[in-house]
Amino acid sequence: MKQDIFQAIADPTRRAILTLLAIQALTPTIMAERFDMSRQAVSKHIKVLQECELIKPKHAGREIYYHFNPKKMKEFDNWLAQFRKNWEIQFNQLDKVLLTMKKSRLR
Amino acid sequence: MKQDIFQAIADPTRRAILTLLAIQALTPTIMAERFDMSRQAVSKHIKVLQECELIKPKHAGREIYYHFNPKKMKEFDNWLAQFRKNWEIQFNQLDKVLLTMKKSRLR
DNA sequence: AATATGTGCAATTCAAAAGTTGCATATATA
DNA sequence: TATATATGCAACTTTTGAATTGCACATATT
Repeated sequence: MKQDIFQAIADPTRRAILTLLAIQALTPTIMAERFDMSRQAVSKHIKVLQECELIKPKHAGREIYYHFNPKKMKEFDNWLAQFRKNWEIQFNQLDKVLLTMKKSRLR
Repeated sequence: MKQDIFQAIADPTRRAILTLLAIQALTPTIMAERFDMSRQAVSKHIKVLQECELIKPKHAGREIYYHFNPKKMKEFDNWLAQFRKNWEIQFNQLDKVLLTMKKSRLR
């Protein structure tokens, strides 16, 4: 069962993990300590994140450092693009309003 | 129970609804026809989307047209910003590679 | 070689969310 | 006024996901 990036991000703990890993790669045990959470619980979240390739493992002896994968997160950005025009229209209309206000001040 | 925007977007049906509504406002009944899904199921998705303010209702007689709310979707874009530097770093490195290739062509 | 540490996997329990059915309410239309 | 249409709400069932517990395996350390 291949995981979905949208569902992976839906969980607050997984979002926190991503935020951490975007700064530096960490092992499951260290993550568990940071979140005051059982290692196994974290491990399951890691599995979900790894299945949709938002993070990647890098073995170092008996430890496994998980790295954030920006490439995959960019897919999200691409999905969001379809809505970007919607809020840009809104802001353009705001620009018009501001412009009108400015003109009336100058008058 | 206030709904979370991340969880709202996790469901594929709700994402499809958002895509539709970003183009034009629709009533629940019309949406249900489009998705070949029970009206009540769609209605529940609408409730979730409305609770986190991703869509807004506009009454017209006995019908209710739901509109997409770009302002709320932009919150997503803001969250994504923390990761943007990660993939930009990656692309900058790509730029370096391209620049090196270009130079070697010129040589 | 014996023990400790880091990790993943499987089974189970518990909670939340998706979907269905039935009903209530409001607004049209005949 | 009687009927049809559009919608929301509540109860219930089924599915899905989060967390815990116990175990197995690999790599260190003594």
